[in-house]
Amino acid sequence: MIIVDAVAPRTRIQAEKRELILEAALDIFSRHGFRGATIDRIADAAGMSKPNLLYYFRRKDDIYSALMQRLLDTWLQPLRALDDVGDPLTELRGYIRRKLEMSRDYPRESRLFANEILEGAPRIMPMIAGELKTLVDEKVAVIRGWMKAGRIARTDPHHLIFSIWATTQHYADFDVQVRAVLGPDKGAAGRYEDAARFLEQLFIEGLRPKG
Amino acid sequence: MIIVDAVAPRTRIQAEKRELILEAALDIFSRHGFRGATIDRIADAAGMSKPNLLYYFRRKDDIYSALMQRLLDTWLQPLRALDDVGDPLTELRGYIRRKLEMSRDYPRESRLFANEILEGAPRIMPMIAGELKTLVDEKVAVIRGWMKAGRIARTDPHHLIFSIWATTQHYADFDVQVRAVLGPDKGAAGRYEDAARFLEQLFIEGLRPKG
DNA sequence: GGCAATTTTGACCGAACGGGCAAAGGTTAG
DNA sequence: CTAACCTTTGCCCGTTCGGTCAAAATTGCC
Repeated sequence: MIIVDAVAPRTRIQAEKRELILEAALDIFSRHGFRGATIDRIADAAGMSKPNLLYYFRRKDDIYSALMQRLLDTWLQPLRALDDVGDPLTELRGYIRRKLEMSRDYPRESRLFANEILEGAPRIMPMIAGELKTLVDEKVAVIRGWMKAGRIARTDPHHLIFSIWATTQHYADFDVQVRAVLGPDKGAAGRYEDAARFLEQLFIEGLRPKG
Repeated sequence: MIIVDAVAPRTRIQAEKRELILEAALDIFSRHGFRGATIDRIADAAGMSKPNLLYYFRRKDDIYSALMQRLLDTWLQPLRALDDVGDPLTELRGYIRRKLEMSRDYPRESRLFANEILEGAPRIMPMIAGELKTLVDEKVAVIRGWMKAGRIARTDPHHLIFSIWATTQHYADFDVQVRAVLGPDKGAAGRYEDAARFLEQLFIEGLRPKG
């Protein structure tokens, strides 16, 4: 994917302020969705006036798009790192761990992405059906290779990937529910440790080759 | 949970029109979230004028609340049905199947719920921290009992429930992504069959008692 | 058939929102 | 120092949105 800033920053101030705006916008968009977020609130969170913000991003969509482009690249990195040559179970364990760490360290990005998909992915459909599908197909082939070689149990690689996405992102996207159900005793650190242990056991035992 | 219609329907027309509105509102809210949905669009989808709709539900929030109350009860039913006395693996397999069927048959409800949680559950937090937590605690105790008796593998029951929620709801909430990644060849029926097979294998193998 | 209660409509309101604009205020390179 | 450029601001506009209201149309009951 090629990352293109709608307008390349020409000055020091532009680079700084754009960063400030994107940071604030990530906060607001991830909490309220595209329609629920207002330019005023983003400007407020970024500590500037609305016209000033609009000087850096001409339209609300521009902010959102910039955020999406930046998000998508980091979002696919864990899957990209899934390596053909390593030990299958180690590779998959690593993938699960990386995805879970992304949920822990970038929950706003996860929610932003979830929001976009929930609404039907109106703005990132091309990337989903293009780049993402290509990458998944590639990794599905890798996993299928492992299965054919008897190195992991036979199952559906697509759905394996889906369930890794689902279980790991759940801890970012449904965070409030997870916290409420677990009760106030568990801190964030403990939650993620328990989740990592559980998911590792679930997927590794579920995938260990038979016989 | 007690279901209270804000205003009890007094006439045949009220009962019918309220139903019509809720059906339309489910469609719009689940696709655009609370803020993204407008009364005009809901009224339009319900085939009536905005003031007419507002005659049945005085405020936008009232429609949303009515929808939520109705949703929550059906939403918990699959977990309620998880039975202490049955065979553990059969019970869990049944729970997974029921949850997956809910995603298949009630995707709009699933997305509505997901949207609410994503936004921090501002309107249903009491129910999450109350009724839902109580139910989960109860079922966690059941599962823990099975583990102590050596009938399923030892693991974290809370996270087991979370991952069943995550994997099954994924097929409703992230439907467009799933479809795009799988490609156009797979119909909805095939998708859900494959998912059911995969999830059964994953969880059952992952939980089979050792030794 | 007529009257009361219910339902529907059109016209309207204030607030919030996305965005435009020109002028004022800063920065920076020569 | 200053001219050219960049940044910030206040003010404004048209639209959309949630919601009101009174009057018209319809329904249900005796």
